[in-house]
Amino acid sequence: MQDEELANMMRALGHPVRLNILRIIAARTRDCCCADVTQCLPLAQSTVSQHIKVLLEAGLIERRSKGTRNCYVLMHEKILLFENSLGGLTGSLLETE
Amino acid sequence: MQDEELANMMRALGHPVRLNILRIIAARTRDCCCADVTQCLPLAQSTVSQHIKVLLEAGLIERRSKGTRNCYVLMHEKILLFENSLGGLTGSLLETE
DNA sequence: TGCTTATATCGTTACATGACGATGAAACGG
DNA sequence: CCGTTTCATCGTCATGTAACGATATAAGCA
Repeated sequence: MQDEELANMMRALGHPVRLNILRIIAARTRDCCCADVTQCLPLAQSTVSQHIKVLLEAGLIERRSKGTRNCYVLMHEKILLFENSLGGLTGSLLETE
Repeated sequence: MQDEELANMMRALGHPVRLNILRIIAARTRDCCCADVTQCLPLAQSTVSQHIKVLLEAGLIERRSKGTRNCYVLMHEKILLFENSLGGLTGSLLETE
């Protein structure tokens, strides 16, 4: 994964609310829509929607229209790539010990 | 690790230049000072120093004074904690599959 | 068609960030 | 001591971000 993309994903996760949103989406066994997320947070719907957009653009989640609702699911492959890139980063760091 | 701290580290790494700086520091077998880093980047010294400060405040690196120079080394423990927290995050994510 | 629901987007405000040049500070070396 | 080196910090500017309320859009339902 290129640095630019890795940095984008890092930045997307570089906000407590977005970490939270990712966990909320992950924890739902059923569909997870914007209202579900908003209900878990002390933030306005528009603010939550904005955070979701950041996660979308980072490729960490995916949108799926279901009727009038938009549901979100994790992009497992992308997250795995992310994790591996990070492992490579810290791995090479640890080699220098 | 608390979300706030995790998000701070993510944000610190959420910039290509800072990813680069971390790698530069990691790759040096000898002391790594600000000038060394600046030499590797097309940025002003003040800009590099500012980026280094972000990494410092996130606890990813540590400063050690050596004469007139300030040298930087990785905080391996913190980086390991970071990696583990992330593993926990994605791990729980993957469980939902 | 017209209403409701769910959500994205817009417009705004306050504040943070990234970049630079210039300046200040701390530790040598003469 | 005084100059040099090395680096952090300051001041500044342009741009980005986070938050909100208000509005627009798109799909379903009556």
